[in-house]
Amino acid sequence: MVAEPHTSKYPIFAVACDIVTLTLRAGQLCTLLVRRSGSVHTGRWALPGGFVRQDENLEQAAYRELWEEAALGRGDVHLEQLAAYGDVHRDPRDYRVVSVAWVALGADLPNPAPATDVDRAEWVPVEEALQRDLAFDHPQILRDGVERARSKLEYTTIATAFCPASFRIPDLRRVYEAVWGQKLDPRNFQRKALSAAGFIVESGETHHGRGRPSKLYRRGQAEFLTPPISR
Amino acid sequence: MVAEPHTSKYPIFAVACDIVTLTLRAGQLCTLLVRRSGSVHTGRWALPGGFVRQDENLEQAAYRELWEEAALGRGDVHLEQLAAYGDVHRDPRDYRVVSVAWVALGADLPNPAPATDVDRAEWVPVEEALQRDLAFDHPQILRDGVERARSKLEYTTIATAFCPASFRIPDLRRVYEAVWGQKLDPRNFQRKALSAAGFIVESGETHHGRGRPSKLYRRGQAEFLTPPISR
DNA sequence: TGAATAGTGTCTCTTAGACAGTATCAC
DNA sequence: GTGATACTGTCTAAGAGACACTATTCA
Repeated sequence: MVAEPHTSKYPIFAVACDIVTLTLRAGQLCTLLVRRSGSVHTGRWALPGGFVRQDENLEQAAYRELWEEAALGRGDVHLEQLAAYGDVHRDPRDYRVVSVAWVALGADLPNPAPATDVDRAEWVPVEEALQRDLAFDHPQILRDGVERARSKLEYTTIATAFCPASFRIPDLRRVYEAVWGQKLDPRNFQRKALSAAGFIVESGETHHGRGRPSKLYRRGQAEFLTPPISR
Repeated sequence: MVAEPHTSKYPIFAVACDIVTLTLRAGQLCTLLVRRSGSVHTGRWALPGGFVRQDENLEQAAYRELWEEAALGRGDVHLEQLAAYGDVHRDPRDYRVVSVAWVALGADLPNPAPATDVDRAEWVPVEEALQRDLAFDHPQILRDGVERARSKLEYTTIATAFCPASFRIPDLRRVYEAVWGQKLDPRNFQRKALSAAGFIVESGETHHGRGRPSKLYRRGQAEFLTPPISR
């Protein structure tokens, strides 16, 4: 692997990764934004991301950026690829930049630790983030990432990625309510969550809060929800 | 936009596109394969694809390759992005190649017209294609593309993309049977296809074949199937 | 005792799956 | 008529949505 190609028979691109990081904070669906301090779009808000290095896989680059810009490790988030964005004019620089976008889901994540190439990073409610004038095509990427999370809640078990290792069924319901932006019937939700094979398993512990103590659960082995939970 | 960057501050990549083209031929789910004649993996079978040019969007590149290697135009197929593949060693050449893969679905497509950079192109049943020793990481891309088609049949209306403009309900059922590899009850399928709002609409014409004449349908406006049709 | 939270039970209507029969053509 | 294909109808059991009640704790 070399920095410069031996032949000029192919067009030259830069490859970046951008990450839609989603978590629940105070019952609200939030995403991580950074204020840019690089060579272009300086001062504007953007999704965390950066160039993929010559010697790392795409997924490794996404994890590295998560670590550098938000101090999040592999154990903290569920990461999955969203799509590649490569319109000719998506980057104002005079070379082509294709961005491979990712969605990262995590439980009530810590306040971000700004890295070298950002002035500031912060959690922003998704609705507010979409109001801000994000850099590049990041408004589109953010919309796509949120829609990905919304639809995958229906037929996969990724809702547990928004929860800590041990959680209550009402916590899980609040994930659905926050991501979908609508209330769900607690009784029907409880029945569905328990009847979906491999979705959640009892941990044996109980949580003592204000009212009746609640059973605690952990995520099960299943990846898909059968039957699905519909919006 | 220039061929060479003004700065060397970012790693240099090539960006390719590869296409999982799926169609039904004689009731079998088939994909288009080409025999490579380029600089690497010469003589091996691979998915059609090539480098993205400096002045075209990713989707434009996919349509261009479809046209050059299979004489398929925008009206012939439903095209959607699959994922980006960019492992460090996915290409044996000494520079990084990130491939943006696409899935193209079409109705009984014509025999391919080989283009300049292939010895031969042909439709191959998916099961057989997975047996062949495809170049690069194309076995993985093909598996992912087929799985994408399989799952999207359940909750979207893309099954109609495998049919010509006018089709019979049993034709549509055979699409599901071929892609899913399992038989479906004709009576229940008919009921579901007709009850899903916006899935199919009567064209008014009838088809006269061996038995009782059948009503003809066209695809409706809906993009999602409500309720879904389950495997 | 009352407020807060967790959990269970029941009813009804719709739908999914299984299955049998009828309709319309070519020959 | 016979064979082939298309289409319609019915039964039953399970699930979805709507809703009311009980349980356990703290203050």
